[in-house]
Amino acid sequence: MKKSKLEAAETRRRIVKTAAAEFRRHGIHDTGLSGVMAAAGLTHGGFYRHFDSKDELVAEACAAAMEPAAENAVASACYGAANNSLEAIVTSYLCPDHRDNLSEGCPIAALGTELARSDDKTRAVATAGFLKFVDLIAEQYRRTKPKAAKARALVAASAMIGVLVMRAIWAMRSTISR
Amino acid sequence: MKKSKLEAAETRRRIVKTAAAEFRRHGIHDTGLSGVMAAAGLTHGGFYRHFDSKDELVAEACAAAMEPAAENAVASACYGAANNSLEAIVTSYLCPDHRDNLSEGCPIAALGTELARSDDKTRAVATAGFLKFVDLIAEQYRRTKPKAAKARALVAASAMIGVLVMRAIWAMRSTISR
DNA sequence: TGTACATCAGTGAACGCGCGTTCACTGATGTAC
DNA sequence: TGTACATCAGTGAACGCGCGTTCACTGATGTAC
Repeated sequence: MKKSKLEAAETRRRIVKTAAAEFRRHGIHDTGLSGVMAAAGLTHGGFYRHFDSKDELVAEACAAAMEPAAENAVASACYGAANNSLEAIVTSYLCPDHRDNLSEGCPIAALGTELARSDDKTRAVATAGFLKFVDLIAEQYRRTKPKAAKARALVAASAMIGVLVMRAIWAMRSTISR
Repeated sequence: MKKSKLEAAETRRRIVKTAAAEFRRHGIHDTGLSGVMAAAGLTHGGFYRHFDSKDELVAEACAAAMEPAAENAVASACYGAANNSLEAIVTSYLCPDHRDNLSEGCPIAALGTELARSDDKTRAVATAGFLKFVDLIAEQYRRTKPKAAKARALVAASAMIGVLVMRAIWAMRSTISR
C-alpha cells in the first residue's frame, strides 16, 4: 500500500511531531520507537522508510520542539509592554502551564541531561536553540552594552532552565521571585 | 564464600559509591548493574544480597553523591573571605573541573532530567539536597531579609545547575559573568 | 574451648522482556512506452 | 490516453542484544550446644 509522496512527507512530519511530544513527556530512553509509531497511527516496521536510526529522529524531534518554544518566547516579548518584555518572557517560561506540560514546552528543560548524552547532531541542535533563546533575551536589556547583555542573558536563560528542571524533580510550590 | 558482616557492609558501601560515579558519568539508564558490580570488583549476581532493586541503588547513590557536593560548597564558603563567600561558592561550583568531571560533582547537574523521571524516593533525596544547597546560599546574603534571601538563593542555585546542564550539552567556551 | 550446623555474601548461568533494527511481503503510486 | 512495470510507504513477524531479576550452588562465617 504505497502512499503518495505528499502523504509520505506528511507521515514523516507527523512522526517527528509525535516523537517530539513523547520524548519530552517520557524521556528519550523511555520512549520506544514502537510507541512513537503507534501514537502516530502507524506500525513500527515502517519507521526505517523515513529515518536511518532513532538518533536521527531524536535530533529532528529536538529541532522541531525548539521552534515553537522560541516562537512562544518572541510572542511573549512582543505581548509584554515595551519596558518589561524580559519579565514577560520569564513569566511565560516559568508559568505553571509550562511546568505541568513539559511535553509541549522547552526541550532543554524536559530532556537536559539526556540531551547532554545524545550524539553531536542533537547536541548541536539543542545548543543552537539555546543560543537563539539567549540572543532573544539579550535584546531585552536595552540599556546594557551588548557584551554584558549577552552574559546576563546566558545566566538568565540557564537559570530559567535550571528552575524548570528542579521543578520537574519535585513540583515545588515555593514562589520564585525575580 | 560468605564474607563477614563487616566486609559485607564495606562491599555495600563500595557498590553505592561506584554506582554514584557511574550514574553521573554515563547516566542512570546507560549504566547497567553488571557494569556497576564489575567496577566494584564483583559479579552481578550478588547485587540482590544488598539491594531490592536498581531503583533502591539509584536513590542511595543519589544521596551519597549529594553529601560531598554539599560539603564542598560549605568548604568554599568558609574558604572565601567573609564578604564574598557567595562568590566563592559560585566560582567553585562553576569551575572547569566540575564541568569536566561530572562523575564527581553535583548529581542534579549530572542527572537532572533523569532524576525527574525517577521514583519518589530518589526525587525526595535530590530535592532535599537541593534545598540544603539553597539554604547554604541564602545564608550568604547577610544584608537581605531571610525570605528574600531564600528566594534569591533558589534562583541562584537553579541558575548554577542550569549553566552546568547547558555546558554538558555543549561545552561552551563563553565566559560566564556574574 | 571445640564441634555441628544454619546462615548468607558472592558466583555464574539462566530467565523473560522490550528494545532498535531487519526483512519478506503487499499493493497503490508514479513512470516509461 | 492507455497499458505494463518498477518503485517504495507501510505491515507484521522475526532477529540479536542487553537489561533487570532470579536461582541453584559454594564455602567461609557466626552461632548454639
